[in-house]
Amino acid sequence: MRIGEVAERSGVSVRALRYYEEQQLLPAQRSPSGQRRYSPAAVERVQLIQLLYSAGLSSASIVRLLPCVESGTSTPDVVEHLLAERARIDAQVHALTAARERLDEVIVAATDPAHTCTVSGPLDT
Amino acid sequence: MRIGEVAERSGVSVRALRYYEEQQLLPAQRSPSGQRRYSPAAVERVQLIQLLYSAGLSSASIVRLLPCVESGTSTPDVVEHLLAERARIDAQVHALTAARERLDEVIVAATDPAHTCTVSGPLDT
DNA sequence: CTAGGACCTCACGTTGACGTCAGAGGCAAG
DNA sequence: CTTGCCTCTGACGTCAACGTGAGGTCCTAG
Repeated sequence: MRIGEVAERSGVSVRALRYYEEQQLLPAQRSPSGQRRYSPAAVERVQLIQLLYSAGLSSASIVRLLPCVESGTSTPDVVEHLLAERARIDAQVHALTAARERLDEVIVAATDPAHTCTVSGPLDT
Repeated sequence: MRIGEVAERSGVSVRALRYYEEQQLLPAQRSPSGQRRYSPAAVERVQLIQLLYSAGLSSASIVRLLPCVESGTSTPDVVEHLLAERARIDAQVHALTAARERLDEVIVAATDPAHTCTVSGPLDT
């Protein structure tokens, strides 16, 4: 496959794929004229890369962890790195959840006319 | 309170507090000589700002939503904005959870010696 | 042969939440 | 008065994952 097809199938830009190669995330064969050639597995790999990016991992982290995630194998220092990323993700989920609850309070107060205000106003009974 | 004390109590940098003022997130009184003076409530406000930042909201969003979050009041367009941010947070939580599960597979395979590989290897029985 | 996509390599631009440095003024203690 | 820490206003630097041309090459259809 050529780079345009991989881009279309995986939903990322051509520029992004070239960037991934530069970051050692997605090696590519070259045609005699210098064009990149990809195996079909590249599409899945790109999607996995996107998944990890969307979880806040950096290129450097993905470079280290991607082969282990794909193969299931790991060395002790990689496991440590995995646990660190996992902890970071947990913390991030907690932060997001806390913020969401905070927003939900306002949403509920605004969309529920029968809502008795429990946060910012006194109850005059 | 002066800016250094607010910074220390809220756990952010002095630079960040000046940035918040620039972004209209944290107004400050001024002493006759031009130094910023904050009320004790500023500390809580900064912590709320940090919470929203950590959930991925931009300064512009926080500017719009912060007064409503603090007061519990809201207008229809703000509610729309709240719902949009809420949806974004949900999507982010899902992405994080999916990535965490992916990492957990590798972690489990690496830390559980009795683990039967169910992902990357065939079962020769 | 030729038009026109798709591809190539630089290489600079973007964005947001600050970090950091420079130079100048403010303020309580000794 | 002066030492020393805090604060002020600019204003440039950072970092990461790309976006966006510029200028040139490849290749397939007509």
